[in-house]
Amino acid sequence: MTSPHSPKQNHLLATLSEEEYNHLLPDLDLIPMPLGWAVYESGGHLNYLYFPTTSLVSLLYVMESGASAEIAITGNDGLVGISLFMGGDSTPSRAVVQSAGNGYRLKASVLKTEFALGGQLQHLALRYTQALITQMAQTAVCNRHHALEQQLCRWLLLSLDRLPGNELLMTQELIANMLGVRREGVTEAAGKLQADGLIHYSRGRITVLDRPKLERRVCECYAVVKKEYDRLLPSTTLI
Amino acid sequence: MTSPHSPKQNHLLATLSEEEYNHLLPDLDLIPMPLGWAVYESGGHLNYLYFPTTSLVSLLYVMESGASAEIAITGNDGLVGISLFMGGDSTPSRAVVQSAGNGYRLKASVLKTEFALGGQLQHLALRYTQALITQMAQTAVCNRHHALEQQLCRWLLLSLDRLPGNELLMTQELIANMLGVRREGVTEAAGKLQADGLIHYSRGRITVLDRPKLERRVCECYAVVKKEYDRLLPSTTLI
DNA sequence: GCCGTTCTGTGCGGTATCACACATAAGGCG
DNA sequence: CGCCTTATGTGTGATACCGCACAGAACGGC
Repeated sequence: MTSPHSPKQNHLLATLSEEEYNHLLPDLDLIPMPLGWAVYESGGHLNYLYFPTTSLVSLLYVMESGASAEIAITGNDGLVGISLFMGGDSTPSRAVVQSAGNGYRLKASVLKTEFALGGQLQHLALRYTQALITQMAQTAVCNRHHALEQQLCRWLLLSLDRLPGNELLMTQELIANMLGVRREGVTEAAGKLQADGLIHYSRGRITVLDRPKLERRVCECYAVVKKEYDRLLPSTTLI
Repeated sequence: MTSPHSPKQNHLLATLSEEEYNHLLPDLDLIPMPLGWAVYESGGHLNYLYFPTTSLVSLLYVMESGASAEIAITGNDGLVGISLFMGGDSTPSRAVVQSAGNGYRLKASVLKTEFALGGQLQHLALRYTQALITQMAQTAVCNRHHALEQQLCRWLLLSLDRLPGNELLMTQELIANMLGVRREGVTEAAGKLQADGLIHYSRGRITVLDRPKLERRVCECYAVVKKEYDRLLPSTTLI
């Protein structure tokens, strides 16, 4: 069976009333979002707002030294390109597809007129942005205070929540880039999790075997973020 | 000479057109913002939006362990209480006055009607929020990759930019809480900066003696944030 | 089935920061 | 002035993570 594509695979779009949804529908274009694609670059101009459905997009900052760190992650729970409606049109960060899949895009001009009307789309976009802010804040806190292993757990759970299934296609090298740590550190932490039967991984494929255990091992940051997403975007219940 | 209080000491308010400013003026109440006052608590409901003029407000998150970390800082450049117009009405973080002074407050109900009109206030509030997001993102990155001394420089500059004068009333203990590090670490880093003649401090009073040198010693994060504030809020030129 | 590439495992010395324990110093106030 | 509180300075050992170097293992194409 082939899964039929629908904008409603994106929870934000699925939350719109039928009326607003149908109004937007003609302007939503299905697009593939391939691994590694930079949805936008630091300081770059955006022409579209993106609604991921089966893909995962990381917001990250790349330093002068080349080191990087993830600021937040988005999938079927949200949208990519908040600067379009926040008014800046660009940001110092990059957005990169971390897990290939699909999404829908909306022309910036359409979005802007729609947003200015002050309807549900505006309302949802702003609430989503607040949830995103919480994620970023918690990332800052987590970077400061928590051990690598806990951060890895948080990252796994946040990513999994935004994808169908319980599997992630991601090398430890890539995860290290996201967390802003050494690859060896991820190897060690992931090794422990695997030894304890929480996950299984092999050459870029990570499977979560025991999610409850993972949730007991993660730091408080995950729950704070999850709770805030649930509160702000109620029907955006993650998969 | 006594400095006359005016809402225009807040750069956001000063950027409004005379028309919108005068429209808002009757609803702006001058209030003192004493040191340590929690403008809002984690999860707490907000009744007012605050525009600091001579005070400094930290957005911070306090962990279960009691450890804390600053997420962002606001002063005469912005406003406190974005969740009011973002739609969430509360956030998991706290906002605490770090440097006593004054500010103006606006009733939540007034703000909400004003915001819904889609005028300059909405426009400015959203652009400010985007700048704030940049600050939070950069805090996350800085926490991950930069040494304590550089973070201290960043913190000093960001704070100073949001206050009149070149002096900060702040103990090393408090700074440590903000940065989420030990007090001893701050003592050591600040000691070096003082030995090199960049700053002078004594019992909770820090004076910046050589700002150019400080700017050469800070990590890139400061410039990224400053540039983004200048870009998004042009006439909000900091003191 | 072989071989190159990619991914993961491991060991080593270095360093920043940690937690804890005190020592010193600088005001505030009687 | 003398005393108490608060702020800052310093030392010691522990630890988490770093950078680097290289070994082993799994897959993919020929």
